Order: sequence, then structure tokens, then C-alpha cells
Amino acid sequence: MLSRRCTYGLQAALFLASQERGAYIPIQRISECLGLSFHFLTKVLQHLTHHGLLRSLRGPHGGVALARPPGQITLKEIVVAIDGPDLFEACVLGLPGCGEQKPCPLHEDWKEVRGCLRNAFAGTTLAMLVAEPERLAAWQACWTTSPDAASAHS
Amino acid sequence: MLSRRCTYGLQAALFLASQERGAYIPIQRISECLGLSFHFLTKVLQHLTHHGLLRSLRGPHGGVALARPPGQITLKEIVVAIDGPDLFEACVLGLPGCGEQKPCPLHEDWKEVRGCLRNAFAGTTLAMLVAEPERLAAWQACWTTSPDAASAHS
DNA sequence: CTGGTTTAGGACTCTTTTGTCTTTATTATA
DNA sequence: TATAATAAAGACAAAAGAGTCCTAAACCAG
Repeated sequence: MLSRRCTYGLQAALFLASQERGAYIPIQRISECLGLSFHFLTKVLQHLTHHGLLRSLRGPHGGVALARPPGQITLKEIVVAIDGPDLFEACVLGLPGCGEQKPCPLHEDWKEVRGCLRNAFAGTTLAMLVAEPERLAAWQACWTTSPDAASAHS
Repeated sequence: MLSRRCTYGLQAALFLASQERGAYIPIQRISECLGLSFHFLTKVLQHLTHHGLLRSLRGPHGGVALARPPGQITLKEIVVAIDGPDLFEACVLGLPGCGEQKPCPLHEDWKEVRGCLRNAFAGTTLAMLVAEPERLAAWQACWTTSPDAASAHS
């Protein structure tokens, strides 16, 4: 469904949304908390920075931060930045010419499912996923290491 | 969303559903009509045969045929046979422990989308996609070569 | 200005997916 | 029985995805 790069990007964005607003967080710390490869995550986040979804700062006290308030960043933006728009636009059967003029037999049915998908991703912001204390706790429970433990270790 | 193997499998199954009921069709002909690589398609269809979704027969007048009436084969069966059940079961964020006991922040929202996906694939049979003359024509328009032209050529 | 910290960028490896080719086994027909 | 047609099976090549590593550039603190 989503590439691994994409799930890493979403996880990191969600992580940043759950941290102090606007703070630069080192990628090293994100990778440790989420249990992801540091170097690989670095590439994914560089990609998001190029697409204007993240800001970055080098040097001590540097790191990455959300470029906009988490309430203004949707999951769809992140997915499209990493995996491209195919998930929300391409033919399910992978037929090259499929479209309104030359619809495949699944075209009309799939339009509905695609709408469902698009609504889910475009209608969900990062803020929505960490606003309720319940969800925030659920998210933090997914981390392999707590950020406090990670910062205490340094 | 779906692997290429999977889209090839779906296309071939749909092709068989639009042919004379129960007839063995050579893979060569399928690949020519759909414009797919013969050898690669062969592998995909062997896979579907192993999973009991197709029957096959070697030798002259051999080929592959649907193992059951097209009204009793759903798209979901084909997808699961080729790509596995992940699309309909796994966590969107790719979190290993995500489930009812330890839900990720998207878990509940995603359950709905997943249901939408599952309904679409499990609720659609091959027969439904070729029953209406309109859809059948749309499907045949997707072929690069007509089966008549292909058979006339031999 | 120096040294440590952090992102940026590129080269490289490993794995999976995609695709090709060759050989073998099976079947129908003449 | 001989021949041609066809799926089955496996070896191989090419491309993309995933992941590692190293060097450079930027930044901050002393």
C-alpha cells in the first residue's frame, strides 16, 4: 500500500507533531525513539525538507521541525511528497489508458474507493492524531524507546 | 497499491471471464491481447493455478481457464493469492505491534478505510465486471489486440 | 578561530521485484 | 509412434527499493 520510506516519513512527522511546537529535533533522536535506521530516515526526511514540509537546521541544537503547524499538514501531503500521487489517481488495474474517456471495467467502482482513500488521508492532519490524550498515549506506546530515556541517556 | 504481478493476474482473470465459459485459452494469446510479457504472465498464472483459482492443460488446445464460474471468483481472492492479505489486514503505518490491544493513532480511522477496500474487492466478482455489455465493451477496448485478430493471425 | 554536532549529498551494497530465456514434461493429433 | 503445441520449472539479467557508510557543509559554543 505505502512504501517503507512513506511509512517512515509519516511516523517521523507524527513524532514531530507530538513534540514541543516548532522545536528542532535531531534525526538521531527520532530514529532511536522509533527504532528506525538513522541513515535511511535521514534520506526520507531530507526529501520532506526539499518538499517544504519540514525545516532543518545543522549544528548543535539543530535537527528537523515541521515547517507548518501540525494542524495544517495532512497525511496526504506527506504520502504524495514521498510516494507520488499514484495512490490517489492511478488505475487499480494499472491500465495505462484508463480514464474517463476510456474507463476500465473497474473505473467507476474504484472512483468511490479512491474517494474514500483520499478523504481519509486528505482529511486527517497531524494535529488530529495527537490532539486527544488517548491517541497521543497510543502513539507514544508505539515507540520502542521513550524520548525521555533517549535524552536522559545523552 | 497493487504489485504489477497482481494487476497482471487480475487482467488475465478478467480476460478469461470474458471468453467462452470453461474454455482453455493459451497464455500466449492472453499475453498478446493484453500486451503483457508472455513469460512473466506465465509465472503469475502458474501461481494462480497453484492456488486453485485457475485450471491448466498442456499440449494442443491447452491453456488456462477459470477453475470456478466467474460469478464465484472475487477480486479479493486473486489479490490475496498474489500479494497476500497485507492490504486488507496490515497497519497503514507499518507498525509491527499495531492491533486492537496496542492501536496506532490511525488504527480506528484506518479500520473504516480498510473495510471500504475489503468490500470493494470482496464484493466484486469477475462476472459482475463483464456481465453488462457496456462494461464488457469497455474492457475489450483496453486490449491492445483483439482476440479475433490474434486468432486470425495464427 | 577551533572543535564538536548535526544535516546534506553521494557512493555503495543488499534484497526484492520485474522480466527474459532455456529446458523439460505433458497432451492432442496425424 | 512421431510431431507439434502448450504449461511447468528453474536459471539468469535488469531495475527498483531498502539500507549502509563516508565525506562535505553548516552551525554553535568555547
